[in-house]
Amino acid sequence: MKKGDKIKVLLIDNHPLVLDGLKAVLETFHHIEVVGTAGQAQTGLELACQVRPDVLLMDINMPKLSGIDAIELFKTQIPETRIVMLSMHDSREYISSSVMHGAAGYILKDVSTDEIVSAIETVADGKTYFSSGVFDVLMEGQASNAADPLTPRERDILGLLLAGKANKTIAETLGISQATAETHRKNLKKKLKIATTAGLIRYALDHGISTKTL
Amino acid sequence: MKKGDKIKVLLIDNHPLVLDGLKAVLETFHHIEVVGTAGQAQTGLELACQVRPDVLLMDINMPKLSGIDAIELFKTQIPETRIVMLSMHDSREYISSSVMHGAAGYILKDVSTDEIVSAIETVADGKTYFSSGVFDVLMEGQASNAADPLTPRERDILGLLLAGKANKTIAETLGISQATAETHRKNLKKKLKIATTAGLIRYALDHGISTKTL
DNA sequence: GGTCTTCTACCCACTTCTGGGTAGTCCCGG
DNA sequence: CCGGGACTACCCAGAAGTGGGTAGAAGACC
Repeated sequence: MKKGDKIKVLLIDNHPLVLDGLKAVLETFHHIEVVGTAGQAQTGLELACQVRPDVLLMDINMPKLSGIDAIELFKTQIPETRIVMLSMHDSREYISSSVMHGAAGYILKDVSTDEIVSAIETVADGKTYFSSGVFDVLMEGQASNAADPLTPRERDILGLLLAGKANKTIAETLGISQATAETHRKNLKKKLKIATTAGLIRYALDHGISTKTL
Repeated sequence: MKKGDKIKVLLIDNHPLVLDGLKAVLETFHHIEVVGTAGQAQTGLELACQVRPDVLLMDINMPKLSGIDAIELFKTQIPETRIVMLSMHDSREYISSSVMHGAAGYILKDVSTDEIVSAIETVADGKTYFSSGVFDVLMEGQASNAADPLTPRERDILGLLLAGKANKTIAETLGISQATAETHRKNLKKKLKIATTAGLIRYALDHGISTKTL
């Protein structure tokens, strides 16, 4: 982007409240222009293809298409747009996935609006921006990062676990042996360094694993 | 309040983003005046005592003093102020507690800003306002409400369960026998009609049971 | 071709949970 | 004073989960 131009920002958040609020706030800054808002990733993507924003501010928790999955779509469709994720959570998983998927920034929703503006300016300038707490999380994750992304199968197991299924039922559902289901569960615990089932449930809920019904 | 006067609104939310956004949006309506904002219930209360707002818009999820507990404080200090709770959750528990504590309205954060304005107008007029989904929840709760309130002890157990404790550990922590802990857990399941531990965890998370550390 | 990961599956001993009871004490409200 | 809820505690047999292994097949990567 040329210096002196307004920074074109696109907002995506499923809370109209946040969307309108953010828009209203950002519009008080004359070097920032909100070129569009969307309530979900899908419509946001279409909009983005038309308006080609400099910066995309996107909520990480969205129903249909999660923010994290959406990052990839945006990166392929409009690679020049810098993506900043907005989140309520400072969870490792979210943060590192976002970064790994190519987000240029990650800010928590409890930061001040000034900080959001800084974030927008910073990423528009080609740099990356992470709110204070986030950076720490990234650093600590550096050490043991290879340990936690789950395999698809493990996600299946976690989804069923979340639904309250026992190993036996999980095995039946997935058409595998009970022993295998147990193995997967063991691996999950080892991998995530979570000792208890309760912990796994919380992990699943925190990390957007969806309840498997099948 | 006299007709023709602006509706004085006080906002309390621990997310500066929501706070600023809401303020910016509400200020575009000339019959509404945001007389103050606060990031937590405590400071909000002090502020409210000074400015005597007509309507208080308060987030239900706040760290120190939860929004629900705060309702009572506000009701005693400034009974004339109408309270509208803002929440991300449509959980029965939250909604019914809010209403029982004396909230005049309950709106979900995923509603449009227009609806928020309607809510403010409605409660300022002495009526109550509940966003669509909320009313249903209240009604359904009417039928089977006696079935689920937990006893304090059961909440303790649930909190520890949430922390991933086994019956044995729970028993030690609470200074009771393991058998008793098991009995409580059984009663919880029976009472809530939840068969699995995973289900209990989700229930606990949904209903604001906090993780016991002790 | 060798290495690595993923998914599968099994062994074993041990612990924990489950679901069905019963039952005593305490305290509150009618 | 009696009923009922809350909290406590125990019995039991069977089901489920834990934690430690090992290991083969398939596919990906170099």
